[in-house]
Amino acid sequence: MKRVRFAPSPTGFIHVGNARTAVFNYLYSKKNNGKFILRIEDTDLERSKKEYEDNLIKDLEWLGLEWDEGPVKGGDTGPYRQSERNVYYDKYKEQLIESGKAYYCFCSVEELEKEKTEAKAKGENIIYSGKCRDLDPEESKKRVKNGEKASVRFRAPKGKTISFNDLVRDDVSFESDLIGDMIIVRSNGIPAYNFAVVIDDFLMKIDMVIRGEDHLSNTFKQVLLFNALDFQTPGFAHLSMVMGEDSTKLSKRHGSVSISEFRKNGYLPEALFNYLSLLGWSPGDNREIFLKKELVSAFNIKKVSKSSAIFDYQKLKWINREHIRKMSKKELGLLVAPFLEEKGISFKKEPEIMEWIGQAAGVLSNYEYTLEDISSGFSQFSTTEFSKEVNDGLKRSDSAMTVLKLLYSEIENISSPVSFEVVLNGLKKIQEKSGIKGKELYHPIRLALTGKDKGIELKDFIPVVEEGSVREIKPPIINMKERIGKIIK
RNA sequence: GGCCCGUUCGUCUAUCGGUUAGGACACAGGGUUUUCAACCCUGCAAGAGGAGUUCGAUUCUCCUACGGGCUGCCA
Repeated sequence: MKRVRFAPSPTGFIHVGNARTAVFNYLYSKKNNGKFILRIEDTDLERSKKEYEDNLIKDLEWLGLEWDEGPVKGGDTGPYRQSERNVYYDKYKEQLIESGKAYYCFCSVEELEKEKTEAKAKGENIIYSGKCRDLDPEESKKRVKNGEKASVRFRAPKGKTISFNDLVRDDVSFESDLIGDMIIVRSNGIPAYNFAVVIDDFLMKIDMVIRGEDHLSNTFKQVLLFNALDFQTPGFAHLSMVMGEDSTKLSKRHGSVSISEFRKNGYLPEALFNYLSLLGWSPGDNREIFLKKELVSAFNIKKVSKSSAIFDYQKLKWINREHIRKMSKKELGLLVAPFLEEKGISFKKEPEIMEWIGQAAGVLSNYEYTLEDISSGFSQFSTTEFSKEVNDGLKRSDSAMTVLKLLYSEIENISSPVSFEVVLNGLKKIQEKSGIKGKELYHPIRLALTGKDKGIELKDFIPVVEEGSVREIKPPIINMKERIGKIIK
């Protein structure tokens, strides 16, 4: 049974790098009929906030990364917040101290800081001096009992080579001498990261740890701890980092990085999921657009790339549009509606109106990549506020005015919605009467209707505006007759 | 500084030691749509450098360079 976990710390909004780790964990677990466990690593009391945890859960749910065990949902190996697991940490801390594998350290933070800067100045390896290493254990225990503050350090073995197999990187090894006696429990009694992780991964029966490459060096320390506690070591897979365009660590200044921002900017969860899965992994064939299900069956962790990947917003946009286009008009209408409301467009959620929104959004998806941009595009259906250049340009051209007047007389007495066929017939007649054809014929019409010389095709624009104008939408959609009428009068 | 990891088109990637090094995004050109976008076609563009192993290296080994990570009583 494969059990994997995603273990974020609630110290900020979840970003795409973390989300990708979650995606890979999810895919691996589903591919292997395993369990995906969510664990909140909130041992940093100062930076952890409930607000971040709530947000994180919301983002994960939005992305479609439902977990089998975790906070809210529960499970057999909980609790799933490290802050609620102190009994376990205490138990194993005692065990390590009793067996002499760990010891109390009375060094102050200031003292250690000084040691460190001195070592740095001398160009030496920065490692704990081992000052409290050989203190008498009984004596130490007494001091702690008397209320003296002490952290607990793990007695790191000397002269050993630590190696483990990594599904992404194959065999990696490290000399234990380079690891100092690490703190496993802080002087405030809260376990340190490396310790808590080992206890939890064991107790939660995690057998595959998939996480970012930034934890690779921690893994050596954790392997030491697994061994000292006689715990079976899980398998490991360390994913490369996600970088920004300038190949430095992806951060705010590269653009949106938090998952909630992508949601607000109109990205589809399935598109983000799809894109994230392709960062550092490929199915081996040339497929790129995947549904979650398809990704699960195609996924193979052995094919995950070792090198870091740059986050490409352009490609994400493209994938997003591909997913938008795969949706039915109905689904699309439902998705775009909240974005329209956000922009002050109001309407009743009746089937007819929702269908119209879906249709219009579908047309706009030829031009735009996100739901947000598509919803912005709706403004052109309810405005005739064109630039002065456009208005004057039309009025100055005799042939343009001729075309528009003729077209107006064709549709004047027809009530909306006027079908595009009617317009086409009208155009034929105009051509016969006036001799104007081709670009001379179409261009003024497109300008009069859309105010732009580039944009939506007439055959798409006219039906949208005609059908929209008979529906209850605020601000109202302006139909063809009104648009042309405004210009010629 | 020390240690660990990495390096194929601008970007994401494919390649079981033998390929004209393939695909996608982006970009450029063309076609189609009486415009633009979409769509279709075409093009542009890569094995960091140097040794070695081999009949033959992008692929295996080593060195160098470059990039990243860690080096916390953060995770």
